[in-house]
Amino acid sequence: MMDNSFCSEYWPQTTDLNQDSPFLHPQVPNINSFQLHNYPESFQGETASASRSHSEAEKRRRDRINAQLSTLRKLIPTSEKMDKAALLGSVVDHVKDLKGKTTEISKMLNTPTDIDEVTIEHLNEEENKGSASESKRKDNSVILKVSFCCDDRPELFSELQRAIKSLKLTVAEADITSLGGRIKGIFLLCLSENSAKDVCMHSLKQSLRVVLCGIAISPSTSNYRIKSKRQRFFLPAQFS
Amino acid sequence: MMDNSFCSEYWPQTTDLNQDSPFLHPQVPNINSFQLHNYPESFQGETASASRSHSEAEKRRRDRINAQLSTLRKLIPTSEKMDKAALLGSVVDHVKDLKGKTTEISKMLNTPTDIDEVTIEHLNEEENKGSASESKRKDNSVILKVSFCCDDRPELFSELQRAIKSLKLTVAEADITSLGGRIKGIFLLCLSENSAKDVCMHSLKQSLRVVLCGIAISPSTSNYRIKSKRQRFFLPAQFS
DNA sequence: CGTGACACGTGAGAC
DNA sequence: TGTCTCACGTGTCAC
Repeated sequence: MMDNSFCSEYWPQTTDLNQDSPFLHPQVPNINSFQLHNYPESFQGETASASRSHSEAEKRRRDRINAQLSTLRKLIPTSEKMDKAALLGSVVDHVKDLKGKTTEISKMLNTPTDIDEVTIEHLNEEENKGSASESKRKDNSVILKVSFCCDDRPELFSELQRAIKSLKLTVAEADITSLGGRIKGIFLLCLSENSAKDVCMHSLKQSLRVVLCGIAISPSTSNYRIKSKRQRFFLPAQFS
Repeated sequence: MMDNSFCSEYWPQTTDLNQDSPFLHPQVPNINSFQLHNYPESFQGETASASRSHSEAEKRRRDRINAQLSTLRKLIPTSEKMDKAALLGSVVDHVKDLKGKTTEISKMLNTPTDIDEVTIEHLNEEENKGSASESKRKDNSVILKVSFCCDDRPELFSELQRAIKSLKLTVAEADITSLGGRIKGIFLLCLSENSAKDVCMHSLKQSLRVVLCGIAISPSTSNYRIKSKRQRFFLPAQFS
């Protein structure tokens, strides 16, 4: 019997090792080499024990690598009976393939990226040119185009709604796409004419940015992203 | 100097080996071990040469694997300074991640799959129920919903157009999505009332199926798919 | 016979 | 110090 119980003893194991039949691959000896290897009885000093622990550690290392290779082999179709190098070759192909597909899709769709961001744009700003004071506008209609990208989470929508409401803005249009635990949204926000009269445009945008960044930008982004590698996927929400 | 000139001598190399600095990884010895290893002059028989060629072959094998690992390392962000096992772990994560994203997208979009297929559906068929003979219809309007999925290629559209025209059908609506060298199309095809009078519905569908399968279903699918792994990506066409 | 693929134990360098 | 990783050469099985 193959003894690989020490395989995942301390290592940050990202993949599930199935305990039964760890490597479904040709030429895997089904004997424990440590029992097979006869160390001479006359040479049982600390050198021998060091050598033994060394070879055991090395076996653990090999097992870790091979375990990943075997999970990789399960992910790649028709990779059974493949060479190690050939397997890795098809993995390279698949990664490139999938990367190409996802970036291609990202171009045609409003797809979330890996970078948190919040942008705010004043759509009808050109009507204010020539006006010295920003708070005195010729036109009362205010439309803000807001786009954000961040990790998805259940409370996100209610937080956004509360934030938008608190600034007396209303959602004219929204396009939200969620993908792989990330979410990207583009909102068209309107300020009612009544409210628009009393508001300084600059501070409104500032406030909106602050509150949106508080919602969207994850604290210590890099750490969070590393921890939340494995996330669920779900279908995109689309509402108006 | 590292001598790995024999690295890609015959092997089906799917990834580009950059000749300079083949492995940007710690602990790569920069000496040629075959020159270092001194075989005893008194023992230059065929056993020695066999052993030598064996170890050289083994080195070639290791180099192939390591070359793939290094290309893999380039594909995975922040995988520099990673363990071999850790690198493979991230590769597993990335593959799962990308797979999840693409299947998720496939669900929300009319995205091509890896399986060639042609389906033909008679949209207003229910109006013919109760009619004994299929060639005598109460209604002259004929709408066929056709969907196909196959490898993309430049001549595909002209071939489709010619096929559709030859059956006196016209395109009422078309939704075509191309992704990763594969293409999926959904057509609504109309038969003009004049022509509809003279045509047997059954044989029309049969003919359409035959001609579409001739266009869409690749000959010896599996071989073709394996050969055309690396394909270009381009944005989807959408016309009506 | 050789050739290829794999697991193994070992020496060496890094921390 | 020990512990981890890597490249290496070897034994071995399969074709």
